[in-house]
Amino acid sequence: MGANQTETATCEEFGGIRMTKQRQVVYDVLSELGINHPTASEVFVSAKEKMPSISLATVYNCLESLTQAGAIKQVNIDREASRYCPNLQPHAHFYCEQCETVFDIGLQNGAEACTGWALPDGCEVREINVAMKGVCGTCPQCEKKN
Amino acid sequence: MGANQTETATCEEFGGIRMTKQRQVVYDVLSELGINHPTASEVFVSAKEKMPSISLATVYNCLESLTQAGAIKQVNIDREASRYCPNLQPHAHFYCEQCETVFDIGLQNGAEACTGWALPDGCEVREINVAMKGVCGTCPQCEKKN
DNA sequence: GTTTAGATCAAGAATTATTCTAAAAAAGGA
DNA sequence: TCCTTTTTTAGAATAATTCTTGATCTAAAC
Repeated sequence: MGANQTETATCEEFGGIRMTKQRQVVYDVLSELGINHPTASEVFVSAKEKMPSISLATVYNCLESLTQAGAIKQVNIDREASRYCPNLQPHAHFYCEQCETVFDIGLQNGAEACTGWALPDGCEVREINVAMKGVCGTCPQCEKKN
Repeated sequence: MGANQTETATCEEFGGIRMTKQRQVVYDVLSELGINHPTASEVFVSAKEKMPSISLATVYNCLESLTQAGAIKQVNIDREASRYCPNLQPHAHFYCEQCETVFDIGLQNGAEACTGWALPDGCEVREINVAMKGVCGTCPQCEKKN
């Protein structure tokens, strides 16, 4: 066995995918950056600090594997670069045009993600993406600018 | 005045932008394609039938002008090519994974687009995009496959 | 411990939707 | 008509992402 690679585990928590060093680093970075909703490039920069040999293509691969495994979520706002977030609860995303931050919006008690929409009969929603844009008015960056 | 260009009008209905031949063609194509939610390339193909000299860049320009003027809406689902739609009512979009069609979902009576979400105080939503994915089960294409 | 088959990684090329650039054409007003 | 601004056009440029290929790693079989 090579000196620079220890065994990895197939992890239940991550949808059964093999948890390689690279995937772990990518996941850790995402968890640490927390609410920042980083893009693949931003994840790459942070991942490179922990593992200088990692490549951008691998970061893309890992983000896709983790997304498919259900361990993280991909966040798309307009056609900007995809962002990623480790929050698995149903939630919407709010992009503040003033501070350029993305943050999570939770559901009200008892509400579902598609509350309010007139879905036709027989229509089965498997995934829903809600992206809002505006000004948050309360985040630190916004307060600075006011 | 050139023989192949008649006067255009600045049209109130289209947010005050100058309604050039090209913009009119693009708008007409979009209205005719109706619920198809075409991409810029698809609009280009249809527009070229009406005006063979139109270029793809112009189609992009026109779609952006019309969007900014509030005459049409840009629809983004994941990071796929943007689609465009002439429906100005608040509505969500449903992408059927079986028939690969995008269609509009209206609001229930009295509901607002952000119904159900716990927006923090002071948060001002200027725009909201709701994209659902799943199987519609009722559209012609879906019935064919079942 | 070795071997083997399949999964993953790395680097760079390729792709694709979109935007940018610069010059020509058109529009509207003087 | 002349002038200024806007729009169009064609093609180059851009940026995020995906693809390709060979190398490396892993897990399981031998």
